Amino acid sequence: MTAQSSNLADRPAAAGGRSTSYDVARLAGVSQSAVSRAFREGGSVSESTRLKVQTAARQLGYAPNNIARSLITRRSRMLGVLVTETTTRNYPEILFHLGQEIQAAGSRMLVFTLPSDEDSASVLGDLLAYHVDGVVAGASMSGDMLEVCQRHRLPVVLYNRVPRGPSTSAVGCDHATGMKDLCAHLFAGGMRRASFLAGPGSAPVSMDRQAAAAAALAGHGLELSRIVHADYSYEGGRAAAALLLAGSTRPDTIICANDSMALGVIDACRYDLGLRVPGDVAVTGFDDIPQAGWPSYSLTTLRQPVRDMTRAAVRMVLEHIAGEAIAMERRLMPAGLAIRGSTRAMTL
Amino acid sequence: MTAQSSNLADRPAAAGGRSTSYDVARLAGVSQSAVSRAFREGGSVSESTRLKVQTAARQLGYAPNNIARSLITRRSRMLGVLVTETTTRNYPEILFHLGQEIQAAGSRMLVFTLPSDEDSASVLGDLLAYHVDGVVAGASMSGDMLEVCQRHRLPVVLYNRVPRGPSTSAVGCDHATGMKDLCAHLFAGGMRRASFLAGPGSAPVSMDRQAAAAAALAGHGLELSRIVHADYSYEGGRAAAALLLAGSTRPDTIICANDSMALGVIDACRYDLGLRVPGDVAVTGFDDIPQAGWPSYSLTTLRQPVRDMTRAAVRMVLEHIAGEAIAMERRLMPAGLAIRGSTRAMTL
DNA sequence: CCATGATCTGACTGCGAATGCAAGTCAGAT
DNA sequence: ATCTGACTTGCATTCGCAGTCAGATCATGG
Repeated sequence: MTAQSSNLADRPAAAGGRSTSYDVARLAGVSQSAVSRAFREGGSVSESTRLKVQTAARQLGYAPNNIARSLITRRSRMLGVLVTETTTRNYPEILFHLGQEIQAAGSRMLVFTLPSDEDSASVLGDLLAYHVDGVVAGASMSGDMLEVCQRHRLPVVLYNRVPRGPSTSAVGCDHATGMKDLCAHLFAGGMRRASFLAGPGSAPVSMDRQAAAAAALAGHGLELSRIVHADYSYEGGRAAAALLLAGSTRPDTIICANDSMALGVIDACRYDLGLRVPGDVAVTGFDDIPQAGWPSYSLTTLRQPVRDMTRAAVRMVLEHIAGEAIAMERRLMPAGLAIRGSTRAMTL
Repeated sequence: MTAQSSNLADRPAAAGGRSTSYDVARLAGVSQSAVSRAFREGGSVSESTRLKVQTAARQLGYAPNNIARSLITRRSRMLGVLVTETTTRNYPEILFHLGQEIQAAGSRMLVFTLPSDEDSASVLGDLLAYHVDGVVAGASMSGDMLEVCQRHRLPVVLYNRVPRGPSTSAVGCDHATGMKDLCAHLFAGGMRRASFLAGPGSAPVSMDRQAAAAAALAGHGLELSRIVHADYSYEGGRAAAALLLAGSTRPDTIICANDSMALGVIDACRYDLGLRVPGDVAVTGFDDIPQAGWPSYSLTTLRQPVRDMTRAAVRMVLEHIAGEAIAMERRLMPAGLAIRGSTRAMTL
């Protein structure tokens, strides 16, 4: 042979405080292969060898280099997670839950943050370059992008997004059914004139919820009397309330695309407009963030099962990676109606 | 030579939708080295070659494999971030901000979530195995762990934690000065008997703030009349209020280790105990979360400059990685006093 | 026309671990 | 004593790219 590269004795001890499998092998008096096998689940090694290797490894502070391992196994044991600023502001716990689930599955979460929902193209290159095993996308991805991922055999699961383009698995929340329940409750409480406070124009989730609300109202012979857009924030909601409640024909109900804005609307009614909630106007949200349950607000809302959704998303990517799931899967989790004090109970 | 491995013509086209620098080289009619150089900043390539390579790369959907690159450059372009459940619940934005900063520096964030603040040892192995270039630790690390990292030349910056053991860089918030300002304000408003609502017993940040409060009070000849522990949450604060306000000698002020608990205390006063805030009892928090500014609460608190702190932390790790900063650096950011309606103004 | 240097280019090797293969070991069966 | 098969072991090679080095190319000045 030409290169004696695999000859144990020739290898210099690794410099810089980082030892390699060769260093361990030399110290343990075995081959590099043995070290590799001792560190892998189900590797073909005798108990005595494994012990020698472990002892030597501990002595050297050796940890297998996941990068080198990834190169040959073609598995980086990393999942990419795409999030936008909006997503994390509204559901700060998502990143944490995803991390937990991914970690429980023996992988790690590599985060790609995006300035806006539409900008995911800017990270496509890195998504591929870092060779993540799969992707949970909390941001919209264009059909082109999804196709590129598919071509590169990179499994993607969309989180709370309607897939565009090729067949892609997705996890979402059943906005339609939830809104139907909510509107039934509102109608029973006397709602006859409802307005909608939407998120930013481009927000897919807000559009889903708006469409669901309109459809649910239609079932009662009503329609949304006014639609105003805000930025999903408390401040945005508080500012938008004046627009929603201006004019002579004030709505009796404001349905908000998320809780943060709904809380802003409630405070605007109380502190800025001198209106009583729910006496003068009923207010509803979506998500069931912790503050919605606080007595100062007591917001009627729809609970989005974030925990279940993140869990399902991670499970689905992992199944795609393992090749167990070839077909795409769409999963809608139910939104539970939480009736509190910001809406009127049934009128007798 | 024995293996003709580097001969371009011999290489089979990469299977599985993932092309390599060899594929690009073949299509562009250049060598693999040329492709490598065309994709690196400052590589020695002519403009014409770079163009040929780029065209071919686009045609094949080629992206350089960061894993292979990392193996040889010994830079993974990933920073590890350690967070605990507590941290992310109290400062959900931290993960996002760290991600932003890391990304702006051309790296990516690999997240390690920990069940508790004390468990960081469980991820030490992976921290080394994944070969992150550096670590921002939002969880406590033992002296042993820090030493291991130091031996492996892995730069660590502690976030809001007092370093234990070897000299390690850290970013924190100046709790002491902030508390001094806060207590001066409280004293001027008539505080004579203050209790402290602490976080979980083990929480380092809570202990810092408690010590700072005690020291600040001592400056006015006062001491903390009672100390109660809760779990940093709104619910915990609400439940703890009864304990804090029980007995005949009720405190006139409750200083809370964070805002969430303070909001819980306020709601407990109003809805459970029938006390007026600040009339019967003043309440203060720490962090200045958005809800603290909402009119329903109007909480006097100390603003923790999360944005500045995360930015500084990332900058410091990067400097250590680049070898610019050899010495350790400790950085305390000032906490700004936000005076609102939950405390009494100066008595004339 | 050649010497000189600057700029490009390709062949080759190595980063660290995983793995196919062949050889070796050993217990039990024949 | 010999054979069989199960289990271990080490060698050599491979993953994809970066960087070294020697050679090629070219413009310029003497």
